[in-house]
Amino acid sequence: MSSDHDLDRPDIGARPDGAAAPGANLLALRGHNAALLLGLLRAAGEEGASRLELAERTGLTPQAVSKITARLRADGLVVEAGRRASTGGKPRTVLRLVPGARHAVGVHLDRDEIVCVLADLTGRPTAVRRAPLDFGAGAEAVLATTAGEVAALREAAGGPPVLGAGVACPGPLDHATGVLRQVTGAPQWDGFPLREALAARLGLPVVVDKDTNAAALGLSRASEEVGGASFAYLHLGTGLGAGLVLGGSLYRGPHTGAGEFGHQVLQLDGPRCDCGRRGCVEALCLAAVARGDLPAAARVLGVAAANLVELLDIDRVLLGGRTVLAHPEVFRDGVARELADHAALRGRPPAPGSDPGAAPAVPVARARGGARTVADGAAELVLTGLFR
Amino acid sequence: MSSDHDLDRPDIGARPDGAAAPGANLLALRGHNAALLLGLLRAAGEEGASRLELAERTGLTPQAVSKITARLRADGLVVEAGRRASTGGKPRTVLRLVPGARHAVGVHLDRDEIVCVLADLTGRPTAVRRAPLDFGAGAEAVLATTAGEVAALREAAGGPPVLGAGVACPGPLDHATGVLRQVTGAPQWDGFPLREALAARLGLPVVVDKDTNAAALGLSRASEEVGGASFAYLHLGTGLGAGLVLGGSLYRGPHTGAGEFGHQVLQLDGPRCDCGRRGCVEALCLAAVARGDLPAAARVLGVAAANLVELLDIDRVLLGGRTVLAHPEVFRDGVARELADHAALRGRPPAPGSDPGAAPAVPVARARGGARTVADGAAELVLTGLFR
DNA sequence: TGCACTTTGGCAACAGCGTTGCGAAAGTGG
DNA sequence: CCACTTTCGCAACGCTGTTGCCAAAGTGCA
Repeated sequence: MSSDHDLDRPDIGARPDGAAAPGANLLALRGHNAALLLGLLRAAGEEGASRLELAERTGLTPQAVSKITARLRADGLVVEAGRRASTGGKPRTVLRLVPGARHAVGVHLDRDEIVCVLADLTGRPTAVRRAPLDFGAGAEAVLATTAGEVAALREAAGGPPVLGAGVACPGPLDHATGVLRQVTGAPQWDGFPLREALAARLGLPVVVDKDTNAAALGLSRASEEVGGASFAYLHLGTGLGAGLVLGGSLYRGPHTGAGEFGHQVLQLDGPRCDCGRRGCVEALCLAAVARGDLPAAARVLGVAAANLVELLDIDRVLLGGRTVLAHPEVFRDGVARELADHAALRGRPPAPGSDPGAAPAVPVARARGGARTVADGAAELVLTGLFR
Repeated sequence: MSSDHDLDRPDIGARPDGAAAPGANLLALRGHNAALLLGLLRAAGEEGASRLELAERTGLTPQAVSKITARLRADGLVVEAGRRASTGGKPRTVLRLVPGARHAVGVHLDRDEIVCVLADLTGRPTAVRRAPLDFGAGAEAVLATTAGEVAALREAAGGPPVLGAGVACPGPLDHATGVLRQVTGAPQWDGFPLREALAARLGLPVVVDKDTNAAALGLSRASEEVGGASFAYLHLGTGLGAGLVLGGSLYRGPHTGAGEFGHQVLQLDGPRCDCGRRGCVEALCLAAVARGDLPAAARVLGVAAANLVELLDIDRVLLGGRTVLAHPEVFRDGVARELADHAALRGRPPAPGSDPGAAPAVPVARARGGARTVADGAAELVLTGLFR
């Protein structure tokens, strides 16, 4: 029933040797096109898409789409679901993704809690577990808890096929190798090969990433309209961080260091920050929060967000984190005001005939999903490998 | 002598319809692998690379490499050049890129001057022409001058095969469509389809980009060591701009707006900038230059550069532009100092056993190449399409 | 000098990709 | 009921990288 291709073992995680081996053979070609069609079908959602629509949007011939979707149907990932209205000939058959055909585990390792989700192919969680966790208690305890939670989650869901596990943690780490670095307040994790250790423990492929990155990826997916857009998620909790989705995929930088947003200097010779520098956004923002001046905090965040938008041509901003979610409107409105001012100045006289993409202000909203945002995004780290 | 594939007509420039059609067929596969091998051979330079080395680095089988390089040799792009020392068996045959097999035109349309280069496949210019130009004089005059200069350049070089022309201009534009937007001080260019117009005039495929982007791409290539690195070029002349090369390729953002570096706010409620905001780097930096305080200007630039490095995990920074080149050491040292401070604070105690990639300061240097930097980079806009 | 061994790299057959040509299936409209 | 349109699968095909095999071209020891 299941044909022989490798959809059940997607190429999760970057190569540890660092050196890319991007030579493409026929298998890679097949995988690429299959992922492409799956991506379009996922974006099409309930409505589905016909073979000819897929052919137009990919540039593949209709016959190629037929062959590829036949394989996907044989694997149970896609089904025929109804037909469109006829336009004078045979009506188009609608193809739809089967959300439950595969699942991915998402794990959020927070400092005091572990959240695990089992997400279907659309990214929607079908099962959730939460448990207290002492991230500082050391590797063995955390690994054991994680393995137990994931096993319980899979069992409770009836043991559906699982592609892999995405794991999001705080602090710096190397995504390519899955090795943690100097985690603030938990020095014993420094240099720990979390990816390998968890992969062995869970018996699943594992991807590791920063919590803000996972959140950004998940939120980018959830509010997606057009592919290839650029998007920023700003997280203001006990600290300030960001996740960047550029050109449709997470931008991590060569050492998984991208997105360090909190220590952008926004005020030369400003107040000293814990990091040693002066005038960091995080320091300014949290100081304003501490003295109860939320509008000021929102304004500071807004100016920093406008810098980001200006520098990276960002299309959409989402805000999250405990501090923001405690007063979501204040922050949303404050940031929106700064972005509107920025857009007004940037677009000078909004040229009438020209591309209107540059003139309007970049939209801001609070992140939906609440406490599960990071875990959902962690699952998305795995699912991303299946789609394109 | 020339086989039938499309190396002479690479897919230059993005699709105008915006929607990607990324379906891959066998032709795309062939092109990908050929570009990959050409890229490795270009990086190998004079030393060349053997078939087996190429196979190891791409993940392709040796036989596939043999077939692909045979096609490249038939096209004259690659030659056999000597052999390596034997290691107990038949010695490896060395393959080398033939720099002069194809050329690319690079055009820098500046406000008062046009610079044209003819670059070989390594990016090295083999011919240069410069002429005065009034960019504000309108499209027809500029097109005529450009066409004349390019024709003269090609003729003077003996009419070698030319892949296309890269054109770099000031001001905002849309790379995907090749349409200019509101150019400061030259409103008549707004909405002008420069790419189409020039392509028709020159009879060549044309790519259009911002001058800072072209410069960044060219400089990134010239000082390249490892692929996939991230790199920033900061240009301080009459204004302040940047070009970003992320993951080995130019990052333009969805609307070719990325790299707007000058109006990053660096001082909340600072002095007013021409753009309407307060405390922009450009305003701060140029004010310091105007009052003769170059170290202060360099420091401001350095803080902004550190922000960039922090946010995007940048590996290397190059400085250019008239103001910088007038006092290169002052700016280099000032920026280097800020980046060193930043690295010292970021890397906290540089962990002994861990990846040393995070600890050392990001290197800064002045851009080499002088007045030809942008034109060289413009040629690279075309060449990039051939390599991977 | 001869011969065994190692290593490179081409020839030929092959599996599998998307493409092309064509016809069956399944509608609309007069 | 029939002509027409449109969708979509079957079969043959060209071309990709892969595999099996062997010739070429060295080294190193007898």
